[in-house]
Amino acid sequence: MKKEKGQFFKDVYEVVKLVPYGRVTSYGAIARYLGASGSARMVGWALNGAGKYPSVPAHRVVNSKGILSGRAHFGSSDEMKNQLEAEGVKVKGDKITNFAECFWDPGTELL
DNA sequence: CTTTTGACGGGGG
DNA sequence: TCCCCCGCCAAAA
Repeated sequence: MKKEKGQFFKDVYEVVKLVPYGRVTSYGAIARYLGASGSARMVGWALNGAGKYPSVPAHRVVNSKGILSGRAHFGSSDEMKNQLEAEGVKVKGDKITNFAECFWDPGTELL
């Protein structure tokens, strides 16, 4: 059992993979769940490496405003939006219109 | 080793 | 309501 230096990254991936189909979560919610509340940036930075992990539905992670802030990191600008809409998430431009309906907080609902 | 970055969040103007 | 600034902390250069 060895401690890997990217432990934070790993934790983020695990939580993101727990996001149910048709649901989304925010960077801050994940950060808070990991005990890194306030360090939401770390979650975003961690997801920067999530592209190497196809099991990590990074497209289900948006900022607190329900905006697809990370869409630019996907293959295409519409990739993230496309996948969210495919799961029943209503996306208008770069924002989730039914954000409150599909929002999933790991520290609240997963608990 | 130091410095910059980075897909955020919240507060203030 | 929109725009700007600060704080958070780990990873990469």
